[in-house]
Amino acid sequence: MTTNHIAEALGISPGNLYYHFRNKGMIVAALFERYSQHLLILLEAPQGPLTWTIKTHYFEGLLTSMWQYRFFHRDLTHFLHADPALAGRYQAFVEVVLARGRVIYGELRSSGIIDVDDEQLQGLMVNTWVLMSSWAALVHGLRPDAAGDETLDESLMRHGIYQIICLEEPFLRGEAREHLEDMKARYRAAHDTATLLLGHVPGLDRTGSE
Amino acid sequence: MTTNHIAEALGISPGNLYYHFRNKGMIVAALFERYSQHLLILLEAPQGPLTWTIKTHYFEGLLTSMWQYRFFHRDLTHFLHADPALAGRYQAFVEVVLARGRVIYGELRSSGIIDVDDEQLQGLMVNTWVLMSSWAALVHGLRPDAAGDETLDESLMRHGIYQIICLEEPFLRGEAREHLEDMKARYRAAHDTATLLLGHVPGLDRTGSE
DNA sequence: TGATTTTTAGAGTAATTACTCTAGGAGTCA
DNA sequence: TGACTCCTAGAGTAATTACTCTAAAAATCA
Repeated sequence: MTTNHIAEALGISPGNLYYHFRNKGMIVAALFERYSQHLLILLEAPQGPLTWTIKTHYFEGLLTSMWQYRFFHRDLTHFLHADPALAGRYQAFVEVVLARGRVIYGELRSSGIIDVDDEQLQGLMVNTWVLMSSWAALVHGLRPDAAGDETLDESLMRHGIYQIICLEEPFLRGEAREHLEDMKARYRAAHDTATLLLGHVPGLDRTGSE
Repeated sequence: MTTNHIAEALGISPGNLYYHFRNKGMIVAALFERYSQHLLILLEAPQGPLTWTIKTHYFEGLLTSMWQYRFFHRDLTHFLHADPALAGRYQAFVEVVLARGRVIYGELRSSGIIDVDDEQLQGLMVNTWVLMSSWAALVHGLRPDAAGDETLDESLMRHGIYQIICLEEPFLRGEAREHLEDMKARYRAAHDTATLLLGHVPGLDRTGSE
């Protein structure tokens, strides 16, 4: 992610970039600001009574947002390493995200949608965050050909949601359990046609282990 | 990860590096070869009858190995982007890892340690891989200060194992369920003392939501 | 020991990249 | 129209980095 790339993505000249920003650190900081604000607003949005369907669509929105910033997330490690101040802000950001995520899962628990104790909720939350924040980079590495192909791109993102559902599945109760198969089918359908590698495609198993 | 860094890490001069390797791509390829061989050998190792305890120690070994290559994994995306041939090899590697992982989880199922259907097993496997392959980079980004601090470093790695246990917990049956609390305590103990941010530290919750 | 080969260091090169500087286009207000 | 400010492009600079080249140290063998 060079300044040339950024300038090109913005449709302006590399030199012009430095009229608007003092240095690359400022550009990255601004990007992070936009990204974190975007996500925090989504996370702060009042949910009302949560249903499983609403919650899944909600997560779809979240992952879509994060997907838009996947290039930022890909280079995040380097940015954080280069700029300790940013590292601190990011750390605080993740803490807020996790805290807010716990609240959301807590509401799902109150609504009787998931059945977890406090410790399980915490573990689930961290695993959800790992998945959400790593999925794009991971898939991007496995399918470099996907860059630019919008259909495939969206399909890979939906597979990410499917994986989150897999995380939550064992804890689901009541209404959620009824809708589970529909939900899985909804997000699995896409990934079966698109990713030949991340996972089991019927009739393509090489190990004979299933 | 510049060639200077690599040379320094090896304790040789930057120029000397190019006596042993033709170019940086070859260095990265050699690193990948070592890494993948290391992991595949671990994964091919005959397990015999699997118990939950053996399996957990086995995973500890896996994660320790991957932890040693965390710098490689951190820059993996860039390497894959720069070298399509390597990307293809990595793709194949991940397929084998996932296939072998499915076999291992399959054996756990045969032993009555976990209770999953085929689809859940696949979902669990992918989520385990995401966690294993992303944990180091993720934690490294959140705790840049951890670099060099061996105690903290190991503690963060153990937290990774804890998160894998959280993934599997809902599926555990029989013997495994009895040992669960011991196992969790074993890997949680370290992370409570070390990471103030990744997760809930008793008495430090800011949201009051629990 | 002396000849030959292997291995090493470190100065030097070409390319990339973050960043600067300057000249001028494009609005806005008189 | 003319003065003034805002914005833009693109050539140019300094630093980094992948990589080369050469001279010499270290190892091997007669």
